[in-house]
This record gives sequence, C-alpha cells and structure tokens, in this order.
Amino acid sequence: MQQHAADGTAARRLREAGLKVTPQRLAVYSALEKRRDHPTVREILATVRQAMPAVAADTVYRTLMSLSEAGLCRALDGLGDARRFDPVTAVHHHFHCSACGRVFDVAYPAFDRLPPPHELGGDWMVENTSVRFTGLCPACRMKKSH
Amino acid sequence: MQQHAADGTAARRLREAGLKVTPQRLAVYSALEKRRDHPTVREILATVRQAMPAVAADTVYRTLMSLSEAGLCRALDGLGDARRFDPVTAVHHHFHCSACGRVFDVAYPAFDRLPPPHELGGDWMVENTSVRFTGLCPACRMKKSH
DNA sequence: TTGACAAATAAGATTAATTCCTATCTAATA
DNA sequence: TATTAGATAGGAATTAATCTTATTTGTCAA
Repeated sequence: MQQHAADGTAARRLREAGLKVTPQRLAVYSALEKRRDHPTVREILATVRQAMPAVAADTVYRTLMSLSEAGLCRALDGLGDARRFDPVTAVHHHFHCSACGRVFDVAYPAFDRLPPPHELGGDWMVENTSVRFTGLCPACRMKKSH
Repeated sequence: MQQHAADGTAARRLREAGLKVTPQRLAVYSALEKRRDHPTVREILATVRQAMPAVAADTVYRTLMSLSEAGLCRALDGLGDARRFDPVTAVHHHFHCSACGRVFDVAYPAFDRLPPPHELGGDWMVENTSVRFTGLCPACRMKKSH
C-alpha cells in the first residue's frame, strides 16, 4: 500500500485508469486538459516542452494514445492530416472547417436521443458513434463572401 | 464542336464534370465504380496497373481526388491509415471495424430526416454531414467471442 | 526502506501515405 | 493541324506515426 496524499486530480485519474503516474504523463495530460481547440500531437508537444524540454516526441504520441485508450481523452482522426485530441470525453460531435482546418464542438441532443440504425442491431457491436460536419466556420464564410 | 459518339458512361460523366477524358482517368474511374469495399489508393492502383502497368501512383492519387472534388466519388478520411474512396455518392454512412479495418455502408434514414443542430443554423455553412460508427463487424465479433 | 521487475522513456531510425517538382505529353479547341 | 492549358511519369521530398534498443523509473511487496 502506498501513500498518495499529494496526488492532484490528474495523478489520481491516471492511477485510477491503471496508468503509471510519470512526470511526462502529468505534463501531457495537463497540457491537454484545459484546451478546447482539439490540438494535434505537435501542438501538445510544443506546450509540454516549455516546461520539460527533453521530452521525446514519441513519448507524447504514446501518452496521448494511452490516455485515449484509458478513456481520459478522445483521439480524433480524419480531421486534416494530423490526429487531434479532445479532453472532453462526454458525448458531443465536431465541425471541421475546410478552410482554416479548425475543429469546433457541436452539441446535437436530437441525434443523441436517436436509436441506432436497425441494420446494426443484431450481430454488430457498436463501440462509438459520432457525427461529423464539414464546411465553413463563420469566420471563413465571412472571408469567402468578400 | 466535337464528336464523342463512342463515349461510354464514364467518359461522359468525366466530361460533364469538366474533367479532361484521359485513359488513366477512365481506368481509375472504372476500377472504382463497381467496388463496394471502399478501396484505398493502393488497392485501386493495383487494379489499374493490371491493364496499365506504367501508370504513376501520383496519377491515381490525383485522379481520385479530382473525381471526388468533381462529385463523382467520395473520399473517406480517418478510417485507418489510408484514405479510402467510395463510388456511391448518394447519402449514406459508414461502419468501421476496429479489428479488420473494413468499412461497411450503413443506411440511417432516421438520421437523414433529422434537422441539423440548431447551433449550426446561422453563420455556419455545412457542406457535408456524416455519421461514423466504429466497433466490431459480425465476423470479428464472432472471432473475439471464441 | 529497499529490491525486483514490468513498464515507460529518450533518441534516432524506419515506415507509409501523400504531395511536390519538373520535363514531357496529350486532350480539347479553333 | 497548331495551340495551349492541363495531365502524366518518375522520382524526390514531406510528414505523421511507429518501431527499436538501451536506459531509467514507478509500483509493489518483502
């Protein structure tokens, strides 16, 4: 049995998820936690290196994947070239601006209440469902219309 | 004015979409047209090279992107490492098996009738909406349960 | 508190998808 | 048939992501 009296919330969550608590993981998790702009690995890496310059890029890749597999964040693929990460694990959806590339959160309660398609009812196991919108965000729409 | 009496359907569609009709484009389009397994560029390339061995990989990349921009097919990102292409342009959705990586078509008429989320009503321009399911397909679910 | 060990990290190499570059070629048009 | 914008071949370059290996470290139990 160990003492973890000084554990912050982040450390507790990592431990509860079955992950070893390392300085690198705490740094990555805290860099992601507060953000609402769905950063890429590169962006998280830049933040983490401000406080921990020697961290390896691969560590940040592995850590973010570990966090998402542990349910502490979500990995978002197919929104531009690089994978993005989202600290919000509650059900929500995304809008991807095809002009600036930014990703915005979208609430869609009407969809969340919708029963899944009948054809996926029997032998399929649905683990995740998400709606993705693409188009122009207000800022880019404004620019394009002169 | 030109004669295009011998134009097949594929050539006519290319021309109507404003694309020059080249042997490479016809080969790529016909290789994609009949498929329902959402092939990657590499898979289309293999098919095209059976009839046209000297085609450049870059040509197939460019052609598939041109076709999707012209509305003759759809590009599917974020379903595994490589982009996939779908000759079916009518509204439908996809299931991505996390075990075997295959992509299946899903009809979801209840979703298609759903009004878009209210928060995207004003200044946003939604160009595309799609639902993505991830999980296990019947075959992989069977395997995993012994 | 300490020892053992499974797991995590650093650093750099590697892989794989995709795009870029440039010279050449060709489909469409008049 | 000449013109020309756009397409292709071939290979180099880019970039995200993963792998390899030696080293270090967090965790657990004695």
